[in-house]
Amino acid sequence: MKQEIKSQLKREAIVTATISLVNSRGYHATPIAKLAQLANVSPGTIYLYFENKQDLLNKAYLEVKGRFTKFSFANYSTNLTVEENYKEIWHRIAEYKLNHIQDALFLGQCDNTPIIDEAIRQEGIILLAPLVEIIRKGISEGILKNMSDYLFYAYSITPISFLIVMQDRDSFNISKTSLDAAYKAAWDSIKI
Amino acid sequence: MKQEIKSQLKREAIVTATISLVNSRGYHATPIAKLAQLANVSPGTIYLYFENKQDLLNKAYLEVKGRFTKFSFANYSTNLTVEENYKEIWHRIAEYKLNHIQDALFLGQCDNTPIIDEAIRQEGIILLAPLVEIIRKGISEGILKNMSDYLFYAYSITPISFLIVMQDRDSFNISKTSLDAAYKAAWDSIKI
DNA sequence: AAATAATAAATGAATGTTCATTCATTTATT
DNA sequence: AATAAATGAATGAACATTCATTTATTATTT
Repeated sequence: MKQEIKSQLKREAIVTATISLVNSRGYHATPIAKLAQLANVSPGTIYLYFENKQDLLNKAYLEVKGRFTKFSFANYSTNLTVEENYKEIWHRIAEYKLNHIQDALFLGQCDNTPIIDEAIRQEGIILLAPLVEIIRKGISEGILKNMSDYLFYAYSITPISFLIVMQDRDSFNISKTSLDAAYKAAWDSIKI
Repeated sequence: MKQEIKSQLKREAIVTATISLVNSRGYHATPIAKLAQLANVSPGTIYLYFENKQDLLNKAYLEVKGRFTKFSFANYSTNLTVEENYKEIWHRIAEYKLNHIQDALFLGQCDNTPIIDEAIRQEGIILLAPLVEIIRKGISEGILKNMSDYLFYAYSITPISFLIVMQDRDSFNISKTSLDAAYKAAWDSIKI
């Protein structure tokens, strides 16, 4: 196998291990040695790919946030109506989180704690631009309540994130019915 | 001053310092020594009041969760309608979080990460019983959508928690208008 | 093609630091 | 004088990071 691809795979293994261990143990309880073990790599190798532990966490965060937003906004189109776009994005967000629970939990933890450097977190926010576009358009068209980006986000996204955490922890299961109910709740909360 | 009261105050100082430092640095970056310094106490003293660092965190969590729920449900009454009860509780939750930002951030962090022992987190959940009562009643009366406790909670509480975090981090300000908009969004999301 | 040299990647033991926890001693309260 | 509370230096374990050495890959020569 080509060296370039091997390196790529190794790097990914390290990031995947990071996500998994930070989810289950928390950042503070995740030693580099354990990370290395899970990624089938020696501790020293991690320092070939990342500056240090903090850098690893920052990079992991940006990568996960990147693939999450990329998937979520893949079908976003200025040709669709506000409601069509919203419905599509909402469901893709839910789909991503449901199919990538580790990613979802990791983002939740990074967004709710000070483990990520503030500048990096800001970079992550920029990726949500398409959502902001929808709000602006929806409000100007009189379809959405006149609320700030923050409020919009609070009622559109955070409930799904919470449900994922609950599904992971408690015995709660997100069925098709729950998902439909969640979408209806989200839409009702923002529509005029 | 009586010894009993002095002890009480010292204990509180330790808990307060814990909340503050865990919020700003995260649990992993909060050494006992720094905690002691902020609480005006020597490291050894902390071990007179708590078994160890984990026990301190667990106890702090339960105490904060306790006073938060106590305040939130203070005016709950089976004599009121579902909507009246909900409105009152929602606003008291918001009021508490807005007036006790440190508490709110701390709860958010504990609820979104594995730093708290699972059994302790379960104890915290039990305190939300009055909310569950409202849902049951509201659904049976045909006032609320037929959703699970989790969904109800997801759309009633988590958005406020998120807004508090944003207000603390970004320059976003939760004005009276925002708060009214948030309440309307919450109610619209759960009402039939 | 095979052998050799040059370069790059990976290793993991060693280092120095940080930290939770303890306990002999001191200080405050009863 | 007796008891309780508080102290903080000392201990030992855990950890992030480094770097001398080894292993793998690529390039060059025969």
